Amino acid sequence: MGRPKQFDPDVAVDRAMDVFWRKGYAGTTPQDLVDALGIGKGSLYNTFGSKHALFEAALSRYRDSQAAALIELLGEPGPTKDRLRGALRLLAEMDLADPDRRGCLAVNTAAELGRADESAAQLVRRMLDRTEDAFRALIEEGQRAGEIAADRDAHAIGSLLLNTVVGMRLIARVADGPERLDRVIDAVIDSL
Amino acid sequence: MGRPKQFDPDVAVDRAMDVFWRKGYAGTTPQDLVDALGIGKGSLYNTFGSKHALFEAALSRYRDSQAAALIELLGEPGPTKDRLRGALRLLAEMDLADPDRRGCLAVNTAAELGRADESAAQLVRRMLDRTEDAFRALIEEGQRAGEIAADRDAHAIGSLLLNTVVGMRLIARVADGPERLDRVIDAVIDSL
DNA sequence: TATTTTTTGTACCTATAGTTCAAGAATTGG
DNA sequence: CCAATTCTTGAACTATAGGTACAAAAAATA
Repeated sequence: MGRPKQFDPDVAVDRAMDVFWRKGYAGTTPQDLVDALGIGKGSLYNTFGSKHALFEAALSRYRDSQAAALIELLGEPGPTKDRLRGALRLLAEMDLADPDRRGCLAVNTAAELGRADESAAQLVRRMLDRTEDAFRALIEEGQRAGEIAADRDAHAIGSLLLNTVVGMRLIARVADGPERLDRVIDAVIDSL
Repeated sequence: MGRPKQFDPDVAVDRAMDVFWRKGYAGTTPQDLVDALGIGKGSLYNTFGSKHALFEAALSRYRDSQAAALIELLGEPGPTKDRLRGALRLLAEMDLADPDRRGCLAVNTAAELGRADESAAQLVRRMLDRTEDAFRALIEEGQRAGEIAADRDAHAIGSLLLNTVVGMRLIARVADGPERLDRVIDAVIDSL
């Protein structure tokens, strides 16, 4: 009963995600959100409670969609290293092709808020955990297939790959061209 | 002639650097700066012109001091890999021991402002360039000394090490403990 | 149709951002 | 010691942040 919402909160969160992604948390104003979501301030606060709550929702959404995308990307057929290289390449290309150079929302959030915003930090940590796990699983698969030396520590390599992606997405925020990221990809694949 | 300044602008820039480092650019208010620098608003704007100009000065200062510190750190005596491991360890320890978990100002700035602030992006890029160069020089030294395989691309490894440091300092902003960073260090040294 | 629940837009509010400015204080040159 | 100059303090100013409070209106149920 009662009047139903005139807008789709899921769509609104998606749009909010884009705004936060482009402008950062502190850099996003209520007016920015009102404009981007196409709803009134009343609806905004009535539905989401606060800027911070909306940010958390957007960050959660981001984490889920990105983690799923990465896992899918790594799960494609083919030799392990090729899959890895393909995934890293695609990431770098997408980041550099983005006209706004948004990079990664989780990375940006970690840098902007750090532990000062513990709930955000926790969401970021979870995303890091998932990503690391996905890489580790890939490495273990490669080891079983004999493509990667079995005596190397898959967990450590998973951490290294996560760290590599984080670094690349950060650098993509300011990079002039693809060269440096290409070198990173070459070196990390070469090191396996 | 005229009344001399009652404060040392160099000291003021250092203090401003710390504030921006802790709170980010957008998160720093004029009041924060006035409080931290111990001068009036008038002096602040009279001396530095704007928040943004002061930020640029602080970021430049940071770049110079950090680049020098890293180059010195990598220049210590001993085997190449040991020096590298030592430098990475020290970085990780310092980042995690910092009660504010400030991470790296350049990394944070890249993430927060990206290319939206081109002058800041340029300062960050220069710092990345210098750091990469320092790592490359170290690798080349290691290759000459026969400690690192000569057939590997020193430039690419330099990029990888830069990228590794960037990733680590980002992750240090939100990390729970040292484990993940330790794994990254192990894996990257192991991969040389 | 009456009732109920929720939405929506507008108006409003307090605090602060980021900056400017006026009036006075300290210095040096003449 | 006066003038010129440069600094300092702190009030003042405009715009916006971030959020609340309404009153009107719309949709669902019975």
